[in-house]
Amino acid sequence: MHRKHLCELKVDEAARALLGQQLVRILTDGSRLKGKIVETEAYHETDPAAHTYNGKTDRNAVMIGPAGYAYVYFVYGMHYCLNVVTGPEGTGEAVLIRALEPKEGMDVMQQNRSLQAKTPGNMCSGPAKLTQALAIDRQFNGHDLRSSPLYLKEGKPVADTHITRSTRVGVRSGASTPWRFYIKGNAFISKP
DNA sequence: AGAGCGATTGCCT
DNA sequence: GGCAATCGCTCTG
Repeated sequence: MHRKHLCELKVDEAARALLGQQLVRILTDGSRLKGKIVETEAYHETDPAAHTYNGKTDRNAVMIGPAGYAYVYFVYGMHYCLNVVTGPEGTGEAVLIRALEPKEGMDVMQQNRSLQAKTPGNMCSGPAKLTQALAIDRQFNGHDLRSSPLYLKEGKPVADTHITRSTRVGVRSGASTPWRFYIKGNAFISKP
């Protein structure tokens, strides 16, 4: 996934394009954690479910900035969620990463998940599960996703015929917008 | 200044 | 299936 694509594609197209790409996290002890993106959701400032719907605030500023950066927000008093900022600078659009298929460092991911994840299928199958597994918190808000210790790596694109779309999970307003995308039949998505 | 609530998860019945 | 945990952002007064 090149930055060029992230700023030129419409956000729902970017959400599709991010499927199959790899997310890599390098820990300070040198551990390398990697997962393939298998589920995403698109958010756009014209959409009532988006954090940017009511304009710019301190919290959502990164989402309105340039594409290719991480927008990490804190929710429910305990969880972090990771978004990839997309679109031209000045518009508030981003793609929420909802699930990863673990590829490297699963032992460390399991420790980061407080041993709550006993199986690979429960390691990164949710937006807050994967941030826990990859130790992603607010320090990565505004981080350039081209650079270590957290970056996107080119993966095999997923053909549209292998992508399923549905409505987004957990949103109230904008609930009918079918902007959740996942790899058809993949065992690592958040909800079967 | 303070109430209300959220792009969730895991435990309990 | 229901609900608590837990905190900071947002909006109202």
